[in-house]
Amino acid sequence: MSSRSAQPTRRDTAAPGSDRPEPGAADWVRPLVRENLGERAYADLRAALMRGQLRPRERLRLRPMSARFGISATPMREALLRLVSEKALALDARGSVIVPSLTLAELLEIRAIRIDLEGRAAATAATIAAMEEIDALAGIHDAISACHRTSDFARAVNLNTEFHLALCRLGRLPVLYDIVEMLWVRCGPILSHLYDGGLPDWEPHPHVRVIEALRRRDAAEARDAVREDIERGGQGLLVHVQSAAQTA
Amino acid sequence: MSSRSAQPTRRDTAAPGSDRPEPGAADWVRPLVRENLGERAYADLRAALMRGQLRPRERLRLRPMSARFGISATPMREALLRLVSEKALALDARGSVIVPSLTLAELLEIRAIRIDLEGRAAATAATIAAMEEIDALAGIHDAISACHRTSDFARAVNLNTEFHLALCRLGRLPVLYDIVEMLWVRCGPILSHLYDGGLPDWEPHPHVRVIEALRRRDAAEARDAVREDIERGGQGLLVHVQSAAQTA
DNA sequence: CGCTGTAATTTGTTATAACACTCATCCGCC
DNA sequence: GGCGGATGAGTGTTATAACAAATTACAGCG
Repeated sequence: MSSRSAQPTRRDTAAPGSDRPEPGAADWVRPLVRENLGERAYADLRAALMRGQLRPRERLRLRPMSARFGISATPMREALLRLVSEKALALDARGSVIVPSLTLAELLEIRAIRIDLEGRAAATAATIAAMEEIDALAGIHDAISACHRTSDFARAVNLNTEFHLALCRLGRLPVLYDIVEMLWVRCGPILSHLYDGGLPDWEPHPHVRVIEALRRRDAAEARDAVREDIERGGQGLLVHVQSAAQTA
Repeated sequence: MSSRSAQPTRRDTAAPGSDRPEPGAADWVRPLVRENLGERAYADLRAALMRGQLRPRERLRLRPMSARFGISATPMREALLRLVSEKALALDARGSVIVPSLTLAELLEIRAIRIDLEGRAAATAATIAAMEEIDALAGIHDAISACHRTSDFARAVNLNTEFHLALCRLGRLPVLYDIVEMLWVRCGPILSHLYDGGLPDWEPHPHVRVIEALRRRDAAEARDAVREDIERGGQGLLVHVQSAAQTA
């Protein structure tokens, strides 16, 4: 036989999951979640995608990738195909996995869907969010403002993503949250161009409008502030995709 | 060597896709889409799920399934994990793939999201749909009515699904459509209980309201008719999930 | 310098075997 | 009869090898 050890050890690890606490169960017992090699590669790649560390049109060949991850082709392929399945990655004509470049139509659609879903999450959050949760959200926006002052735009982009996702989490709508996160992953590769149109100088910043609406428990106002943020804040992405369209 | 032929033949097949026709390209050249074994198993399983042919809590063991499909474990696992990834299937504590049973909270969330997204698709469709497309949609609803008269509820359920998906296609919003389809797949296993609350006797049926709104190009009315259909038409599913909750 | 045909490498795909683990069965023992 | 431990079949997981097709490298020739 030529094969060496096939499987190191099976590791089950605690989930950060927020499922029902089951009255009567000790609160330190968390539901176990299987942490496969494929699962880990998937999570790592997805995070890299969302943080804009992969560039559009970049090619992710199977065996080189599995070598970089130190795993075999089988779980690597599983991770890549999962991301293809949720359209965070794509297949080219040869069947190779590539980082997709958003079309203008797709970006416009994603914006519209985000207005619906993030707006709904914000409205729900306004009715149920605890004050310390709102404070944490405000903390994220303060960090964004600080980045603006120091021109640290790369960090501002990631914090902006985190602001929107944290806001959605406050709505406690897990199905909706997964969809919104999926949309953000798809935008990841072009998110670095968020400030291409220059740094906007609104007064007040829509994020502040959102936070104040949450504090006042004003659902309609929270939803509208999110809409304004998405419509006007995403202008940099729009101009980038439009100019990239003629280049390609 | 113990292995026989590893790969039958690579088959590329024409996609039913509706992508841009590329002015200048002959219309009989369609973009090729790779039809893997895993891809086919994925599509078959997904269709079965959406048509309610798999029951909640049912267990899909890897090797028996691959035997039924006549393929090996690798592409079968790929298909199953893709469905798990989009939460159309789930993993139990052992890592086995099972058909998930929707919680009440999840169902309510899905309804809310569908109101947003299908409502948006209907509103867009009202502005761009061609008359013959609307006629085709009306044809689907006529078939549903016929099923009601003959008490063929199983067929009515599938036609109702097709009505909603066809309506979404009229909006020509591919990103939105994929999300909506994903939500319908998740509801598939309990969809057979759509008429558990009895056959509703609205006058007019919300579907008819949608169709007339499309004909009049009334976007707001189309959206509201979809909302009414989802809110009141899904009552059967709600009572089923609520009663199933105490059983489990 | 450019073109062309062939060999070698590399790609995605699939089947298979080996591993760690779980669970049911069953046999012997008290 | 009831209980505990062996044992076997079956589970998901992973590495590997073999295959077809595509791509690249390169030699030879014009």
